[in-house]
Amino acid sequence: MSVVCGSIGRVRGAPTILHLDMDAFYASAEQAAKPSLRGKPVIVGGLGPRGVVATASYEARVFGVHSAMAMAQARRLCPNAAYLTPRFSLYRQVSDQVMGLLRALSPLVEPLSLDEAFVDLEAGGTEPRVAVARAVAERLRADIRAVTGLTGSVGLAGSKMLAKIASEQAKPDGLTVIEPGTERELLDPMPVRTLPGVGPATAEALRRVGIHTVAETREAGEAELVRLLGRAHGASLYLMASGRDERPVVAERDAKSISVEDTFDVDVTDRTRVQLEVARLADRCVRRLREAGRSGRTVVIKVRRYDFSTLTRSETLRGPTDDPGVVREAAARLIDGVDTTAGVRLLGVGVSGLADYTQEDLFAQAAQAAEAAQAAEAAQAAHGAVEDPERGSGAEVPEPEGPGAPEAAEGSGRPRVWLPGVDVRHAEYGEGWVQGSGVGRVTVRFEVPWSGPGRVRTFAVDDPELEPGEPLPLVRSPESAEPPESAEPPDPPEPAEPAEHPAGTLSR
DNA sequence: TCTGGGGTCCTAGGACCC
DNA sequence: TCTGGGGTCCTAGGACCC
Repeated sequence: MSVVCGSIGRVRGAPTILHLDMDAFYASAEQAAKPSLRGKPVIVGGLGPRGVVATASYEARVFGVHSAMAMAQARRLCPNAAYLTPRFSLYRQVSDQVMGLLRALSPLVEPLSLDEAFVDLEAGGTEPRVAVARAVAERLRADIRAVTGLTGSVGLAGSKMLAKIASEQAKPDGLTVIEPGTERELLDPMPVRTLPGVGPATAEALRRVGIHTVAETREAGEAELVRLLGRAHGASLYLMASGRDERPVVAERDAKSISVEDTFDVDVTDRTRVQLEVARLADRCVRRLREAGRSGRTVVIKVRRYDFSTLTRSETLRGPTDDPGVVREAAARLIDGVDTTAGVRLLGVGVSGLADYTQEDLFAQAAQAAEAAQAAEAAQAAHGAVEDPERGSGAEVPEPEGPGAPEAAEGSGRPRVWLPGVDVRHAEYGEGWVQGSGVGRVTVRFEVPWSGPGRVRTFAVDDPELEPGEPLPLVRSPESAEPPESAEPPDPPEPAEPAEHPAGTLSR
């Protein structure tokens, strides 16, 4: 065993890289928030006709439901599950708590998503010994449970790849340690799909030449893998299959692109509608860009056609921008060149080539604006038309009505949309969540994370006493421990079993 | 009722420059 | 006059991950 600890990226003599993966994160958070769903199949994801499963609770997985499955198929497999729309504000809250606990262990924390992260324990001063690392991990798991009410699985190993494989083996609610020196015998018999970066296409390419396991992959040799998979992929796969992964844990990486996209419930064929949607997406994208304090140079549109074939078109500007008008016009030019007559199922707009918003960018923008003004002037001279140089940078494209539109604004006269799973507050009954809605009615279960299973009541969708609510913390903090004037007292006669109509089935 | 939304990284060809 | 190699930027597509 080589012992070159201390220098970044070398093989470690102790399992001090930690990988945390929260168990069925979204579904578990919903079960913690909604007492009546504990112990029951819960499926979180898109509830529309083209939705997919984001997370299925372990109770739902028994029925064969899993992430990325079409929601329609999940409903067939598990018709009695609770189907909920994701509540990212809640998941972000919980995620922040968890990441906070990780950062207390080490400054080197690399989040991979809301529910997953690597931690370099050694960089945080943890003594590089198996017993010490194990104790830190167990303590962490207990803290996560105490602070969030949720469980997470932890892998400890000498590299990122192995730590991740270990946490997968630990699921659910476990801890697995891979001691340095044992990695090869552990990895060799595993299917090659286990290795990071090996998806369906790579696995198929390898299968065609008779490679199925990690050992077979390593025995094929680097040259053969490079021939099969290309330079970078082949070389990295060879290293992984050999148990060598020297990628360091990297804290905070700047985003390289920002994008938004929408899949429509029904394919869009109308050209004007396509253009309108692209303009709306451009606005949404720029809003995100500005919130991040960034600007970008390359505008990308994405079109997924009726047959699922996908294409992108991009245009690189002379300088970075965060001007909605500039992005909107670039996106409009790009969609102009795409034939959409047969129908599109998805449109997207993105910005890459991100820069921090600096003085330089302002100069570039000014230059661009001057150029645009000049062009407008020229056009005016040529056609005698009056072009407003400010056009495009002005007001945002209005949000349309109809499917896909978020909740209607108050007083708009349109019926309010209550998505299954969202928090609500009733003037008389307090806090609860939408269990389902349809034919002008909405069914609400009144319960909070620290109440017992609550009871269900049905209201008209436009009941003025009913309003959207905020997610409550999953664990009552000591200072907020005053009586929850929210939830009704637990209601014994109401059996805590799936509703007559599973949540969501009446919606839409 | 087939197949979300947000990302990252890599490849490959053509343009352009030295 | 012809041939050529390398580097960088841009565009498009694809694999993969959560």
